[in-house]
Amino acid sequence: MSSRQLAVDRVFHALGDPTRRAIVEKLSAGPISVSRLAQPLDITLAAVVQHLQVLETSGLVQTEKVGRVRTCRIEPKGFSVAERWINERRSLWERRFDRLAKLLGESDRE
Amino acid sequence: MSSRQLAVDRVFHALGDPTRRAIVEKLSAGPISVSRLAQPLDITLAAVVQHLQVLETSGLVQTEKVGRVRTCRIEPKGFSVAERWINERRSLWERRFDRLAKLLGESDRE
DNA sequence: GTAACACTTAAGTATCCGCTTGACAGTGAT
DNA sequence: ATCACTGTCAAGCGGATACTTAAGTGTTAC
Repeated sequence: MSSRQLAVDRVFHALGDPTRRAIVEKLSAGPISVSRLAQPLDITLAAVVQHLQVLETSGLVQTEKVGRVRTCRIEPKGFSVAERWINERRSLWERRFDRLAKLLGESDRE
Repeated sequence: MSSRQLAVDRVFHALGDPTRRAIVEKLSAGPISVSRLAQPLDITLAAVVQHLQVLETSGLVQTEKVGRVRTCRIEPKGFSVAERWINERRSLWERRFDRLAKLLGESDRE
């Protein structure tokens, strides 16, 4: 399996979980520490850390530890993996649609 | 939970599975029947049907049965749900970035 | 008719995954 | 030195879920 495919797998798997998307939403407002991230999530800190590991290895989130606090931020590049996958598929079916429209147009001419 | 949120949940959950993404990839090349869809997937036809149900209720795929064959096609609108979610988050963190850049620019002036 | 075909449905299994608990490590404050 | 704070790690539990098997339904071909 190509590394590209692997990246797509990891990104979509990461975004597939609602709690991880909630984390991403929170991080979109700005960098924040792990415990402040966990505070409104009514799950354990340990669970949040596990989600962060998934998000980080998928490339959606970047973290950095200074002292005893780990600060998490969005990694924009990760999201382009998902977008590119969608756009590549879309370009395929839109091209089909264009050909179809062309054919219909031709048969429509009198 | 809003219906919008529900749609996001279903779409990302559907795209989270690699087999379902493989189905989407196949369908991007054009509409196709269930059994022809299952042929290269080395899983049972029944499993493919289950995946199709998930894809259809998520709005990513549309199917129509005529006679005994069900034909599946991409439903483009479903994908815009995922894209909109990503773009909304991106607009948030990019705005942050712009403010940051502005601040840095100001402190850079001599 | 019956026989092949294209699914469909239900039930069962086995694995994955999100989460908790509890013990531990490193850091900062007093 | 001690204590609180912030996070880490490992093990295990329970529910979700991807998959199979097996039986059943409707459809087309003969």
